[in-house]
Amino acid sequence: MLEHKTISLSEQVFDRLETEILSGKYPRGEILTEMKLVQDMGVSRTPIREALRRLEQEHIIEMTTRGILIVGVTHKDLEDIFNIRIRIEGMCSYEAAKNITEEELRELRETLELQEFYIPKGDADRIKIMDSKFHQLLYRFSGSSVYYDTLMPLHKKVQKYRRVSVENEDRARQSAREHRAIYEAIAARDAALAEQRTVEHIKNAMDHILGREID
Amino acid sequence: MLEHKTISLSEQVFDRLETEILSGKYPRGEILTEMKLVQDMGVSRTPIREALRRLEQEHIIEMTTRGILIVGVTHKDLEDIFNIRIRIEGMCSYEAAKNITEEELRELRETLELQEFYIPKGDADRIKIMDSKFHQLLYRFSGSSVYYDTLMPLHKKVQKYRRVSVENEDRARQSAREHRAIYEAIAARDAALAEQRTVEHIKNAMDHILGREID
DNA sequence: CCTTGTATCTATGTATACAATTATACAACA
DNA sequence: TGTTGTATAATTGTATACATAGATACAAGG
Repeated sequence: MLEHKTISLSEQVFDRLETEILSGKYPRGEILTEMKLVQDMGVSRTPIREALRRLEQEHIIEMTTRGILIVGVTHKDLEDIFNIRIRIEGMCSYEAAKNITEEELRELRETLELQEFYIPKGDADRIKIMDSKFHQLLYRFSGSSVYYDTLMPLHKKVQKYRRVSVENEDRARQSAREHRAIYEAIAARDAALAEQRTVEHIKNAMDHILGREID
Repeated sequence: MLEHKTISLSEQVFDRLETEILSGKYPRGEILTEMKLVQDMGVSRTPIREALRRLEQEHIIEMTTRGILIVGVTHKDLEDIFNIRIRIEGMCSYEAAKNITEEELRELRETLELQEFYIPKGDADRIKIMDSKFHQLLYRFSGSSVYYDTLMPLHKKVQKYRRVSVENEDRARQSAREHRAIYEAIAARDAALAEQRTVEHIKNAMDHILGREID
């Protein structure tokens, strides 16, 4: 029987707020108050503040005397993020290829297959979720919390911009093909190949996302 | 007149706890309680918990039903950290060389000179502080919060192991020489050279720290 | 002797009350 | 009219009280 880990309100508020801010629900520069969040989320200030402290640590918000300043992610941030990911994410896949278990490999494959499944349906939301999950799984399966902690915040900050990406069906297909290539290298335990293909994939994502004029 | 920014108790508790854990005051595996920290720090649970949530996000502790589990940094973590820093920190210096102001350059030089000053005195504590500050300044002067947020946690996690490093006078001198070489490349606005020298510096630090058998 | 159920205790999780700082509006005065 | 001082309101910062879940010890039963 599966364990049902209780998720604290603090954690739920963090996840929800982070998603909402990074998906662009609150515009950069807007100022919120804790009491507004209390009303919106239906919980007291304590778990809200614990979540806000974590978001502040990620430089997604700033807690000022006037309220909570939405910082979000700038286009310049995106450039820095991709320059870092290009140099790190390949190593992470390398580690994953060396450390992944059969069970984990199965989960990776299922995620990939779902991504491929939703593309002809044109379900951009689910495509994005699976695309994103594929990367997150690779971080986890590297077996290193250092890679995970370093790459996850960078990956999450691209969310808002990736949506535009998957809505283009050509790019969505290309992305899924690249994911499959990475998956097959990992399944074959070819770490060097997995690394190389991951670097290529990030480069392509960067070209596609930074090529546009956003913000 | 200089502004005196008030630092919240939450922030103070975070800094102190992080330093104490990363310096090895609490052994990995030990379990603390919030009430113990309330007594030790002399503040209520609220700011303590806000600090704990941030430490948990950095994977330095885990908040369990039995108490606060000290996770700290393993030797494996160190390897991952250096593999990442080698690939990122050079780019950060490259950006710093391009963006640094005269005022910032002066602060960097003063930090370097203090580091050099304390070496013949054998003041390991201050040497370490200045050595560490030099890197932190480079993160700041890159002008990118992405580089800062990515590198700072990795840098801080090496603290405990760097102390051993600076207590060796030969290595302390070498490190200061390498810092000076980086500084001069930045002062000359030679970004490519600053990058190259930084990568070399991190490689040497890795060889020196990972070469030992610690933990 | 091992297992299982239960009561209790201890720890975290959450809500609320209180303190203190800061922005803001407005009036008084030069 | 511009400026400065002051009162007020609004917001975050902190402490404390309460709720709840999980670990632990112990006793009862097989």
